[in-house]
Amino acid sequence: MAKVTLQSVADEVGVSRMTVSNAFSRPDQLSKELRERILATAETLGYSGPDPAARALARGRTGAVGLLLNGPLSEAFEDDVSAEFVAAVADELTRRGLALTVLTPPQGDRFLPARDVAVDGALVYTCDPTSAGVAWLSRRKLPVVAVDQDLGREVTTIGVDDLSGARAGARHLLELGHRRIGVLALTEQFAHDPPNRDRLLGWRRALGEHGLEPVVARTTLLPRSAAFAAATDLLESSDVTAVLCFDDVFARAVIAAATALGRSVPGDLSVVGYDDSRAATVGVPALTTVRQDVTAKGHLAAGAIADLLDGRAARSHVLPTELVVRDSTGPVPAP
Amino acid sequence: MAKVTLQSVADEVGVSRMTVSNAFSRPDQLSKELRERILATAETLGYSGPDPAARALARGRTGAVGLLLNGPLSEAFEDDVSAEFVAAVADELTRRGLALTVLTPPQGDRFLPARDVAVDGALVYTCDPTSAGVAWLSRRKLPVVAVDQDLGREVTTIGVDDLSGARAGARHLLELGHRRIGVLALTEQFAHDPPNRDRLLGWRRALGEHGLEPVVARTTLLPRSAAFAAATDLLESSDVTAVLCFDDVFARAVIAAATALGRSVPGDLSVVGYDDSRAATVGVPALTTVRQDVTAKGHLAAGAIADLLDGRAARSHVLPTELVVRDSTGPVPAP
DNA sequence: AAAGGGTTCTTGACCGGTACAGTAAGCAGA
DNA sequence: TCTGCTTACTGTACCGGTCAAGAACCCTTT
Repeated sequence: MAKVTLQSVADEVGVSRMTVSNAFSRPDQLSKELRERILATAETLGYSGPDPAARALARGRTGAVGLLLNGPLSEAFEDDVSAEFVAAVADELTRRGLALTVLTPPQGDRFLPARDVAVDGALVYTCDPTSAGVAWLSRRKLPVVAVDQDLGREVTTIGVDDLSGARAGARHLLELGHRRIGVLALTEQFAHDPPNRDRLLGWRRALGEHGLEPVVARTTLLPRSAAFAAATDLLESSDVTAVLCFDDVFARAVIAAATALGRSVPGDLSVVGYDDSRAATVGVPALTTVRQDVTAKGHLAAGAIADLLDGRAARSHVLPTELVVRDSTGPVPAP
Repeated sequence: MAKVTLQSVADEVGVSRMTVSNAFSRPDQLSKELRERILATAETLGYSGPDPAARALARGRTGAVGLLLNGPLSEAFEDDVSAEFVAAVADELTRRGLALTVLTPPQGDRFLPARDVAVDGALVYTCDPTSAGVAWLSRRKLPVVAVDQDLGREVTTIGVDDLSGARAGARHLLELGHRRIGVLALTEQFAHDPPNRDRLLGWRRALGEHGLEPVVARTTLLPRSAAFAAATDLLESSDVTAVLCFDDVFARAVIAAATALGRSVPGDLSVVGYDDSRAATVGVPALTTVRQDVTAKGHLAAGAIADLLDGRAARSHVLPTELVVRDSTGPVPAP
């Protein structure tokens, strides 16, 4: 059984190959009846439409956008915030006629996704800007949109105003009277990761305005137990009355650690999360946190790359944040 | 600036195009020195390796595997279990030199991912077997692996022994003396979804062996508040002493509902989850649940589709489950 | 009646590679 | 010296489409 191609359908109907192509891809280029006839013959022949690979080569567009991730995948997918982002991206891309291909960190050196996978452009998400993946994308001269990343001034970037967000969180604590404040951030490895860097900076600046310095603890996203350990350590080795956290999951870890040490939240300790993710509202107490609209971020990123692919200019965006006060923060405890 | 192709590199070095191709794709076909020379020239010319789209057409392999999802993406990505599955799949695929492309439910009818995206095969995951997506894949005659799905006897299937798992959960409750048992399952819409169907069946059978029938409540994954409402309703309208849940998230909802009604878990009510996902261990009390190895499922699924693409036969698998007893179940309360 | 303008379909080139069957040269063995 | 086997490279034919320009036809318009 020979493969069914455009040509075979054309032969069967008795028209040129191009006409069949048009029947599928540009319906306005041929008469209604002929098109119906072609589609019908295609159906009976078992032709399922133009081969995507061939079409990609001919058109110079594959119709797929890559999502470059550098950290371990588990980090990207098992984190609520990232997952929501990915869902939003895939959603908006589909709406624009594009598919999402995951460009994973390579497992060997024979196959490098960022180099070997057919995509028209890419979103650079959880990456070290100096990573090989980013380098390959730029060598391929693919349009790129950076998300929560610094890839240079010329690269369209979708980011969040973490500086202000963090500052708002810190000010909230200051207004409640807290003066000995701890922060739980990511390890030095992420020193240049914009979210981590900016949140830390925002906290520092807000506290600095009052002549204060935070007690800084650092930990990693995985394993999840690491945050609990770091939080316990922070609470035992210092006398902070409040902790600002890199994200809501860390905030939960701090609360768990405090509880384990017999301290109540917000009675003895105030905790501020970040993101306003699921973790912020499912547990008790509900978290005071800094909200960012991750879905909007995903939509914007997908829209930006789609625009670039269509030859339109794509603007960078800095999304706003908003302090959400709930039950994990309260006035500084009496001495 | 003309595009840099294999040919331009070939011209520059003074060899045939084929030789350059071999330098990149089949290093054993040419001498070490010539290869080095070609690679060096390619480097200076800014050639980043064979164009993936062209290669895909010529080879007849795109190097991408589709993941067909039918429900809204948010369901797929914001659920811990699915996210873990996707991560495992992407991971194993990369290891085998394949990329993962998300085949989202279509947003219009001009662009249907299952029909128009270049992939070599697909994993069918959270789908209605009668969906258009599945139909397109089979029309394209693409190799397919079903995960937690029934796509017919000829389709390689990776599944979980939910029948036994559910039964184990139910027996556990029976052994604790419970006789009035409720279950919280997915809505009728998922009547034929294997996990939902088999878990329900497993529970029914185990209870049936004791001449009992469960009180069945049904709800949806999203919005998350739905489960809480359904659980509240179940607890208020019946006098069950234990509830078997479709997953751990539902179990948490049941616990939350019970707590809101002034009933303690496991003192007044026993709750059994399913999956042993993050939700099982992060909250209080830790859940008694039925563990399944989602990562293994992902690895197996990816391995199976990779095998099919390489022309090897791929075996179906039914993964085992294991009852994990923690703190959400206890003896039936005294009347 | 010639010019202009739509449709509708066809022609030929091209997208950027890979497969496979050569060919030429070098060297071993008989 | 001839055969036969490697190794190293080349030539040609695809892979299955799309693009851009052109041809044939019919209908207006002037």
